[in-house]
Amino acid sequence: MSDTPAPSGSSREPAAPEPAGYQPAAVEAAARRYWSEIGAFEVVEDPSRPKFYCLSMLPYPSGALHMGHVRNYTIGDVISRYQRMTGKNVVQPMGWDAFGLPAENAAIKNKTAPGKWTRANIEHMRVQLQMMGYAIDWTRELATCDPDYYVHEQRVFVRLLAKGMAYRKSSVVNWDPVDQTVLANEQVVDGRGWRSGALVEKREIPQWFLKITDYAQELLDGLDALPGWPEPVKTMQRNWIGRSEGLELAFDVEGTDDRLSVFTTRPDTLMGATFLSIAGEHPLALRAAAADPDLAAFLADLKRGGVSEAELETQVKRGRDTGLRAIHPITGEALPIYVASFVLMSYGTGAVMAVPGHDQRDWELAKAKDLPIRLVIVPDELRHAPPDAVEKLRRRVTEEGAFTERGWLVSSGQYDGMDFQQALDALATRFEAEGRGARRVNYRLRDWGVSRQRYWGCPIPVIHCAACGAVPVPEDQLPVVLPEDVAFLGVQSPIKADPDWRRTLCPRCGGPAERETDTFDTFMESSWYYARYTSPGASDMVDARVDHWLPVDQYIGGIEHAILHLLYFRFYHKLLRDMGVVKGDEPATNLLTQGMVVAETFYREDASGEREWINPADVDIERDERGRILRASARSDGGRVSVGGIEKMAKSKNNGVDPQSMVDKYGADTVRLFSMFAAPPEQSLEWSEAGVEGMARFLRRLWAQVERHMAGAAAPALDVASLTAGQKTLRRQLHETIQKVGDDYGRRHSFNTAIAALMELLNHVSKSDDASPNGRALRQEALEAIVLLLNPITPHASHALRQRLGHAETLLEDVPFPRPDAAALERDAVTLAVQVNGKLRGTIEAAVDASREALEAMALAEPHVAVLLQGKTVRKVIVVPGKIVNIVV
RNA sequence: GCGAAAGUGGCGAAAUUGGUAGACGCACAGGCUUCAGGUGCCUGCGACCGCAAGGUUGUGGGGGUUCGAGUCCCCCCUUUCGCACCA
Repeated sequence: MSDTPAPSGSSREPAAPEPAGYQPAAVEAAARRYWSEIGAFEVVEDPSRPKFYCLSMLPYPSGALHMGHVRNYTIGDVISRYQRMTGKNVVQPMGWDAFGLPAENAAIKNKTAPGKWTRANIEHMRVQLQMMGYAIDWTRELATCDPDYYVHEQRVFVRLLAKGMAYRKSSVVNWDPVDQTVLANEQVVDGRGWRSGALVEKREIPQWFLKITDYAQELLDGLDALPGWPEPVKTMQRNWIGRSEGLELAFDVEGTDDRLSVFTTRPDTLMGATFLSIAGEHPLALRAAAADPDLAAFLADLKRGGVSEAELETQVKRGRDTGLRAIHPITGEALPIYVASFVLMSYGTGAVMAVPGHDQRDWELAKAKDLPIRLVIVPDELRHAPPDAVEKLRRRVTEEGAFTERGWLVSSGQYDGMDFQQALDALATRFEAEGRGARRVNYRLRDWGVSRQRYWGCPIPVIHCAACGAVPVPEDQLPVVLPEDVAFLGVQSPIKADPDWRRTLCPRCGGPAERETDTFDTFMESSWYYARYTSPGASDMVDARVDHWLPVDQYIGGIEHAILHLLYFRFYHKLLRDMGVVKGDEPATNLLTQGMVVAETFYREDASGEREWINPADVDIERDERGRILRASARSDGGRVSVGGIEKMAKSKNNGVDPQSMVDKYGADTVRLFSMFAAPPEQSLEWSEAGVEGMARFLRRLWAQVERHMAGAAAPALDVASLTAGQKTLRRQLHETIQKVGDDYGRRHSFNTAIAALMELLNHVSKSDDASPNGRALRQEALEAIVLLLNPITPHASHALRQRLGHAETLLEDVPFPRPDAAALERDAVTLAVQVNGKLRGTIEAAVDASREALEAMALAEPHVAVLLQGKTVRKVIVVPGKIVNIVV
């Protein structure tokens, strides 16, 4: 700073430096300073008020806030501030989902330790969240990479081990033979390791699992008790859990004492079974392969190939006869047992009865292997049809493909003529009596594999001892702390490379032992953070405060978490409930899934056809008089660019817009306002800087209205009794808006229409130029209401404008949300539409209490209507009071 | 293939219970203010016909229910998302 005095007589010294209009930077800094000084959003339990727990999914600290975060946390903030204005004790916490692979990638690239990188990102992103003005209780902040946090996760895990809810088994992973490491699915590109380029192999290694399948039925049933969750999310979870009912049935294997169990959802097709298919990993297949080198080669071949679903999809159905024969439990026929590529060991029993006539996969294998195809089910219309009609279907089933619908049994001996249910009941009863089978429910949901062969995660608290096996780390020795001061030499996990960290003593026998070097799936940390937020500083996972705050009243996050996170979140809550940690069956009563943030893409192609993507911020667009795009050009050199279509904001298309730059340019309130206005929360939101400017314009106009109003004579108290008709109308519009905005915030979560209603109201207010005492009083009432109604969305501007309207500085969240005045909502006249034969022909003004007869007479007398009715006979008149009169001629 | 959601002006969208389609905003056009404008204000803006008044038509396509359909029912098309050999 310089000591030099300012030159005298400088024009930089205006007499009264009244700031010109709306200055978002200053307004926002002042509001945030005030909130921070009074600790506005720090909350404690308060039994005298209803609580409201508003939770947004915690961010991964990737480095900088992106528009998806802004949208998510603005929705949460709007709901939080609105609920607090209605008198609730609102908690809105925030934390960091801090473990994960990107930190390892960054560590390799930048040669920094993942912990250091992550913590630096958190510092930066916290400042950015604060810049957005979110009403967060920062005293509850947590980072999942802190030992203070994950110690509780380790403690829960060893208790789950003791309860048998966690167990270890071998499971297939992607193995990179060059980097000597396990790869996540997304690190496998076209069957090759993303860094090494080596062909990825399937490899079985022992891993830890949580028994989520024990809760499959409860997780399914619980969805019905969640009316506040979006239907699409519940449908996806139902499909994921994938409950199916059927019959488990054992076939005798010829010449042995073995039995081969299959699961089927179509026991009605049993008489059409012509062979059996088993998975390549099935014990029977392995045993048969021991004596059959060709079969062994086939099994080895099946094992090869990617784990990815996309690869499985395109695979042809392959099979190979094991030489074994199974005895059909009803006909006694000997059926060949095949190993089939499409049978999954992990579902059902790993074996199926093959009914080529009524299952497309079985049909394809039967065709390839020339196995018999039998028709045993016919549709309704063929139930009593003559034989030649059935013959047609039989030919179709033989030549073209399976008939997979349910129907009526034929060629099934004593079961002929039964429908699906009758056949199921008859067969189930029979096989239950014979001890050969039983009704069975299967789920496609698998147990949750929680092991990751990565460094940057929560260490799995287990010690491997040559004598005692896998031994849980005793609770008093927790946490097992992940060393953070590590160097990343290659891809391999530093704790796997470090013999000193691994080396320890067995807690059971005291002998030399090694620590587990796998870490938990990061979904583990995000499955219980909502509970920890309620009890900051608790020495256990939670304390008594948890019962005050749970369940979460409103959860907000991306639809991409519809299945995995939200299912684990519900599962973990049930685990914690059964351990006595939390109460209630579900963690969150209401869920809002917000849509993506998308933007236009622009590109240029070079000679080789390579696309250079240009950020929308660097493109100028010319339009014709209809508003259609004529040409787009790069601002840097004026060169023409192509429009590439609207895509999710992403680095690869260079169409991301940095929230920081938008806040710097327009202020946080404008950015918040645009992200709430441009689309309903569940839909995708198209970023448009022109749209952002429109929002800035609205805030400037509101500011200008308040300034103009306050520059005039002081507003007296409103004298309701002496309002003119025009004033009554404006006041009614005001109170209708109050009613609508409250409903839009609280019930509908329809923030875009709330803003539209406020804009409309401001348009009405600015058009009225009423300087009478009641006119000024009404404008004061309206402007005060607009400022409060807008507060959840634009809290900084509202904070400043409230003071400009003559109030002392205060926390607006503690000012009650405006309520509509019932008297102001009353109308004495309404406009009704008049239709002739359903077509709008005119409108009439009528008293609210006008009789049907009076309305009918007025409608018939309406000039346009009267002209149209000349020479016609009125057949019927429908009168809907307050809405419409329809004249039928 | 299976499941779900959606399709409305040049664009983002609104229409909450079957009752005046297109609120609100963007873009565009015309005008005013300004030394100037990436400012502010006013006006217009679904399409077609018309100077206008007004008329006709219009919510992906086809059918239906109804006095009345963007909304309900049936068939079809398109898009997005999720799952994808689950017996």
